[in-house]
Order: sequence, then structure tokens, then C-alpha cells
Amino acid sequence: MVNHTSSLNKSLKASPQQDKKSVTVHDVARVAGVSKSTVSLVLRGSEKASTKAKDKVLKAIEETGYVYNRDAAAMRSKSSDLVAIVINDLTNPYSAKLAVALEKHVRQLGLMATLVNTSEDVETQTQIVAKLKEYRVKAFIICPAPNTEAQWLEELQTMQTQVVSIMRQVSGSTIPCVLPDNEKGVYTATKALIKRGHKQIAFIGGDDAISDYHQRLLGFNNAINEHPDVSSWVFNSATNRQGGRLAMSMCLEKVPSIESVMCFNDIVAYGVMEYLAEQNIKPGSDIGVIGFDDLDDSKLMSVPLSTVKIDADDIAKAVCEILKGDKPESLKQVPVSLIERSS
Amino acid sequence: MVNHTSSLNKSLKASPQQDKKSVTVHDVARVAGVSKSTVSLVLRGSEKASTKAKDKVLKAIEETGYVYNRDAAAMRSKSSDLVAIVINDLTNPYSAKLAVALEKHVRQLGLMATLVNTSEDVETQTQIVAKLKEYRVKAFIICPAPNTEAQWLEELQTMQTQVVSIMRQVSGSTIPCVLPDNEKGVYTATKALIKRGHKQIAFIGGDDAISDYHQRLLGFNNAINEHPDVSSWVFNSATNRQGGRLAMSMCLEKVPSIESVMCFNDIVAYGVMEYLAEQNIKPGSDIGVIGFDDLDDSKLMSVPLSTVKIDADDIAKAVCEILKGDKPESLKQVPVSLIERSS
DNA sequence: AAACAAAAATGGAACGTTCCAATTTTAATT
DNA sequence: AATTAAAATTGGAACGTTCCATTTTTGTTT
Repeated sequence: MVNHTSSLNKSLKASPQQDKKSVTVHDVARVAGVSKSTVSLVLRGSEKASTKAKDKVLKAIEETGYVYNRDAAAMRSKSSDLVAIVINDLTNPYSAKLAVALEKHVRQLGLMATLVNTSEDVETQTQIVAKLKEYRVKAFIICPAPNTEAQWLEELQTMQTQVVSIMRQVSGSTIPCVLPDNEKGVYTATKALIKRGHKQIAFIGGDDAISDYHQRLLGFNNAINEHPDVSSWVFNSATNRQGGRLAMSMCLEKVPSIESVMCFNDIVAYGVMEYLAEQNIKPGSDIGVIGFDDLDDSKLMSVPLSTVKIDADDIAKAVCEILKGDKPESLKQVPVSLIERSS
Repeated sequence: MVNHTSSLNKSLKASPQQDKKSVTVHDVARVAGVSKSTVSLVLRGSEKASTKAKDKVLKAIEETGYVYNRDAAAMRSKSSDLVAIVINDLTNPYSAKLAVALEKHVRQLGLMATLVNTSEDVETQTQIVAKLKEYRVKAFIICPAPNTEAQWLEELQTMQTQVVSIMRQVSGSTIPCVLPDNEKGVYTATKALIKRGHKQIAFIGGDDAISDYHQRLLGFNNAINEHPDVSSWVFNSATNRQGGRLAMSMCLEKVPSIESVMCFNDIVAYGVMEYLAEQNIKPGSDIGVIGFDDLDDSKLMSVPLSTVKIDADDIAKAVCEILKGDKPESLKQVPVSLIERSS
């Protein structure tokens, strides 16, 4: 802000004083003509400070360019407003969307969100979380990497640290958990396919290693089992575009008369639709395709994708409810909704 | 861990003691039989502590379950190991990829990375960064939101806070900046299209509001201008899938004889290819398509996309070089490479 | 105007670490 | 064994805030 035009005059070789001294509550107090305690009160928005004092302090803060020191505050008060959002894979479009929603909602709670990415690696997860503990974060919102141990998760929770797990359930853990209603979502979507009159339906994508796979497959089977005249198949695959392509080609080879496919998620569905397009099979009219997630791209595709929508805001809201201590329940299933488009 | 089975016996109403007392260096020192100063030395990996002392302290840490308190350390030492990575839009696949790479490299530097997302909103950016200042972060790695003021960015840089801007250049600012070589990338790609013998080439996607648009378009025009027999067109659009579709349809309408298109980025190219597929035009053999970014999906598409690759690791490395203080230069152009696939 | 209660303001201690100057221990040399 | 230098260790002060018990100010009632 201040330009030292006089620096040319004296001692050119002497480097400028590294940093005189940072501005503290004491300085603000002096300028405002009050005590440091009063400044502290104002900083924290206490009711106990008079309007007059508040004005003086606010003006002094402006004047001095004071910046609140959270390290000092956190140390003395032994409390932090940092919330760590630990994401399994930020390069996954749905994870990124969820991370952004979580960050926004945490911020609306008046807390500071810090995002970290584990790349689905437990080792990395352990390291990062250990470091975050040193920063005394107030809460962990964590989408656990595969092979996360229940005990580890359990011990993360302390008197001063809240833990909420999202999207994935670590079996054996009692940590509060927020999940989309995977089972009902796939159930509803599968029923919709059956209602179209389809009698040959496949579930495509994903595999046992993924914790939500079971729930989604269960929803599929439940729907199928209600209709004895409907036949079903299951084709596992990697949960990416390529996986969807491969699984769809296998499916067509094995069941050429297939009428529709329920996909593990949107990304797999993209692969499926791509493959179908190459075979000159029209998604929707020739073979029904439904995804899961409702990524932003899904409605923009050449054949807009029908899908089960997980509202990231709903998940974030549910997490924040728990952070606020409103919901002590340990498992919150967030409702999902079927979005029927052209596929 | 500990189950208070005895809680049924005594005083049901008395809630358990909130938290006895956290373990500090003093406790570790007492258990290890050394002074707190020695413990501090060991904690910071100092050479000055004897191996014997180190062993004793390490054992005591294990025994007591001590957790380093970074708030206290940061306050006393007036230095932090927190690096803030401020991303403009985490839901953009390339941004997410870059964020992950940056986080990884920052961590390899022995620093703690914290990721925040501004959703391309200057207001949000201002708020978040102000909050991060209160945490005394050591450095900001920032992809500036549109309309970021040069002065604001400039003032972010202080004696104790480094600032590096990435991907976007804020004009009027002297903050060190790491960019992909947009101009050369598009130039090289366009030359490759010309070498295929194409004489009718369009640049598709993006618009003036995006800072790197100029550089890419400049590369395009430079290549075109070297060949008087080649005609060119420019079609602006939103930088998403839908934008690509729209721009391509306009292009085909206006220039039915178009031979190839250079796209602003991969996402736009996806839209282009989707539209071409619908028109039964084969990307690559009928109309050449080149993207920019090299997203993971690009090589997996039904017609693998030719593109200019920006290696996220290269960007991250360049940023870290600056953080380490190795490169005082204010503008680092990271080389990009043309990846020729089928399109 | 005196008496009192409520509100506002205050100074010192404390949080857990690192820095520093001083002391103790160890090793090397005579 | 005495001397000296180097290495290792140490206790107290300091970082900038919040907490707490106390004091001062304000406002109300008698």
C-alpha cells in the first residue's frame, strides 16, 4: 500500500527490513483507544461490546490493515473452524461436483472448507488425514478410499472432531454416514424399463469391490424379481467409459435380443451409448439405457440420457445437518429421483 | 475404543469429562526423560539431537499418542507449511486434473496443500482468499477468476506469502505466472491439419472473455497465414459440449466444404464429434478434428481424439520450481505436445 | 443525590510451540 | 590428566489470541 519513495536516498545495499512486525490486537486497541480485550470481543462479534466501541475498533482495523491470526486464536481457544473434505477421486466428475457442493454448504455454515484428494489410495488417505489432525480440524467429511479400516475411521472421531462419511459405507463402523438411496434409485429406474414393456434387461458396469455396487444391484434384482416374465443379466466392468463400451459389446454378443440396460453410473452409460451409436443402434428407441448420477453432460448428449439423479446439494445439506448436530442418526439415505429423457 | 460399561452404575446424568487435557511436548519430554526443547528439536528433524535422544522421544511420542500442534508451532515460528490451491472451476475436468497434480507435487515438497474452489466468481474468490490469509498460508497457487484485479493479486504477495498464478494471465500484474504454450500448441496442430492437405479450416469454440483464447487463436492465425492457399473461419461458442455442437452446426451450414476444425479445447471437440456423428460424418476421415487439453476420455472415444496435450504434471512442476525459489522469471511457458490420434 | 444493579471494559494469565542464550556433556588434543 | 573445542541439552521468554476475574462505567430506582 505504502510506497517508500525515499528508498533511493539511503543505504541502497541494505535490504529492506524483512517485516517490521505484524499488526496485532494490541495495535488495533491502541489506535482505537480501547483495550485488546475489547478488540477481541468485537472480532468475535460479541454482544458485550458497545456500538461505540465496535465502531472505533472497526475503524482502527481498517486503518491498520489488521489481519486476524487464526493460529493464535485456535491455539488459545482450542477450537477451529476448519472442515476437511476428503475426496476419494476428484477427477471423477461426480466426486468433483459433490466436493464443490460440500464446500459451498460448509462455507454457508460459517466454517472454512479445505479440500483434499486421496486418489482412492488408503495410504495417501492415512497420511493426509494425519497431517490434518495436526491442524486440529473441527470435522472430517470423508468419502473413504477402498480398504479403509473401520477402526481407523472410528478413532478419527474425538471429543473435538466430528466425522461424517459420505457415499460409501465402511462396514463395522458406527460413524454417521450419508448415502444416496442407491437401492431405491435403481429399483425405480428398472421398474420404468419394465413398464416400457421390456422383457430382457441387463445391469451393466461396476463390480464387487465398490461398496455401492451391492445396493444398486439389489435394487435391480428386486425390481426384476417382481416380474417373473422378465429375464435379466449382469455384466461387470470398470466404471469408466471404456468399461461401458466393453460390457455393452459383451452383452450384445451374449444376448442379441437385449431390450434395455440399467447402467451402474452415467459414465458407464456414456460408454454404452457410444458403442451403440457405432453399431447403428439408437439408444432409447432400439435399446433403453438408464444411467446413475445425472452428470451435467447427460442432458446435453445427442441422445439425452435418462438417469437416476443424486442431488449433490441434498447430500451436502444432509452432511451439514449432522455437523450442526441436528441429526444424531448414524445412517442418512438421501432420496434420489429418476429423470426420464430420450434414452 | 474404551467402552464405559460402568456408566450404568454411577451418576447417569453427569456427562463424561469433556476432554482431560491434550498431550503436549511437555508430556512427551517427561516420559522420554528429556527437556521439551529436545522434543521440539526431534519433532522438527533437527540434526542437533543425538540418536539416543531421538529414539527416546520417538518412543515417548508413540507411547503418549502425542499429536503435533501446528497452530502453536505456526504462531510461535511465524511460518506455515500450508499452500492454498485456488481453482476457478473444479467441475471442469481439466481443472480437476490440474488440481490433483498440483496437490500431489506440493505434498512432495513436504508442504500441505489445501484446495478451494471459486466457481469462476471473483466475489467468492475474494472472500475465500481473505479467509486463507487469516490462516497465514505460505503460498497461493491461483487460477484467477475472470475480472480479477491486478492490484488485488499484487497485494496478495507479501514478504511471507508467495503467489503464483496459473493457466491465466492477469494483465498488469507482475506475479509469476505458469501457462501452457497455447500459441505454439495451436500453431503446431493447425500446421498438422494443413499438412494433411486441408485447405478449408475453422477454429471453433471459446470467445474473447477467456484469457487464453487470444493466444490460441493467434497460433491458429499464424499457421494459416503461412499458407496463402488455405482459407480459414472462426466460430465462437461456449466452451462446453453444447457449444461445440452448436458451433459445428453453424460451421457446416456456412462452409459445407469445411475440411477440418481446430477446437478451443477437448470438451468443445467432444461436442463437435458428437454432432458430426449424428450427421454421419466421420471425424478424421471426412473432417479433421483436433482438441486441446488431452483429457483422459479423449483417447477412449469411439474415434480417439487428436489433441494438444497440456501435461498437468509439467505445470505443477513449474509451479513448484517457483515455490522453491529456483525460477525468478515472471512468466513460464510450459511446452505442450501434439498427440495425433484418429480424428 | 445516594444506592444499587447491569452493562461494558479491562489487565494478566494461559494456550503449546519455537527461539535464544546459557549450560552441560562429550570428544579430541596436548 | 588437563585443556579446549564442539556437540548436545536446557529453561525461560515470546508468539497473538482468548478466557477469566475484577474494575469501571452506565443507567435505574429510591
